[in-house]
Amino acid sequence: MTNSVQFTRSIRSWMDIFMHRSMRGWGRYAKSTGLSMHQVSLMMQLNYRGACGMSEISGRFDVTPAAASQLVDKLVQSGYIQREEDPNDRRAKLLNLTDKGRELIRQGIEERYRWVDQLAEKLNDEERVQISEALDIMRRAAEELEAEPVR
Amino acid sequence: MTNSVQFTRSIRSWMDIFMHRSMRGWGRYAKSTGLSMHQVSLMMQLNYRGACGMSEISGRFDVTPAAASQLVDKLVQSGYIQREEDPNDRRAKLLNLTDKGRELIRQGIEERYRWVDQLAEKLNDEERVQISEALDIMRRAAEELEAEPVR
DNA sequence: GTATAAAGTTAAGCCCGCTTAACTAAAAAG
DNA sequence: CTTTTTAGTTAAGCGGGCTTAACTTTATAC
Repeated sequence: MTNSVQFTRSIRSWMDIFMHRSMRGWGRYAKSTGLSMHQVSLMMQLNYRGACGMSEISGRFDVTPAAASQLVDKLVQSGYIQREEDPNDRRAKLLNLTDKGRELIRQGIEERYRWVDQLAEKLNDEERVQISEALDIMRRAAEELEAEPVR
Repeated sequence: MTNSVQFTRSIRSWMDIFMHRSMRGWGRYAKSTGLSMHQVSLMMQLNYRGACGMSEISGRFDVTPAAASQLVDKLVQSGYIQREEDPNDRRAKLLNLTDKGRELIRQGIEERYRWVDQLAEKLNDEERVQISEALDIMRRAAEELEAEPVR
């Protein structure tokens, strides 16, 4: 199982570097927006997963409905998201990014991508192909894992 | 430059998955310790970079010296780090992890590694070798990048 | 050797995010 | 059709993290 050990070592060490780098970038970005962690996260989630309701929010962030309501309020007042009535259930609300919100998130994502683009410049064609293939394999494995029951 | 496009797509998509997963894990861990983000970060940094002084802290986290002092205080009182006098400059302090602190961080790191270990189980030997090589290339590139002047 | 700068600490006060509690409105249950 | 449950909001209050301001102690400048 030597290659298994080698694999573990490689991925862990990559992970350390990547995490460190990402966290730094993320922190800076969140700070630059003037929004809280939760607020940025919420918008990211709206961007990736699409619209959702209030109860969804308080569930995901593990806060009370009241807290969720206030969290959303600020984002609405700042014009980043909008809160509409759910046509299927008039008690419920549907949260969506506004254009302004989408733009803010887009910038955040760009920021995150910049680093890997710089990384790409350091590689030759052959290396890119190799890495690209490797990452696709990992992505598939990750998706399988995600689909499985929690453990 | 088709393979460049392909590379970009692969790495970005991997990044999205990885980030999402890591942030979730990190958040849960930080919460489970009952410590603030900064407190956990500080300990992580002490673990990876070794001892440092107070001014270093307020610089890295971009907070006032007063805030840094209070931040450290709580960790000292909880027994996670210790604050000693710097022998070279008796005004300055040197912060270090205690055994208890080191253990806490070790657990956090383990936690983070668990996911990739599960990922490894999903792969066959050939894939592991391929990925391992690819990651090593990326790691080298990342280290080069880190060494360069900020831009 | 005095004056100034630097490293940290302490205390008081502010702001912000969270919670609980009380509420409204709509849907589901009976 | 009444009762109960569900989705969300509003208001009041608490606690934590941060800041400013004043202070002590040690090092550096001249």
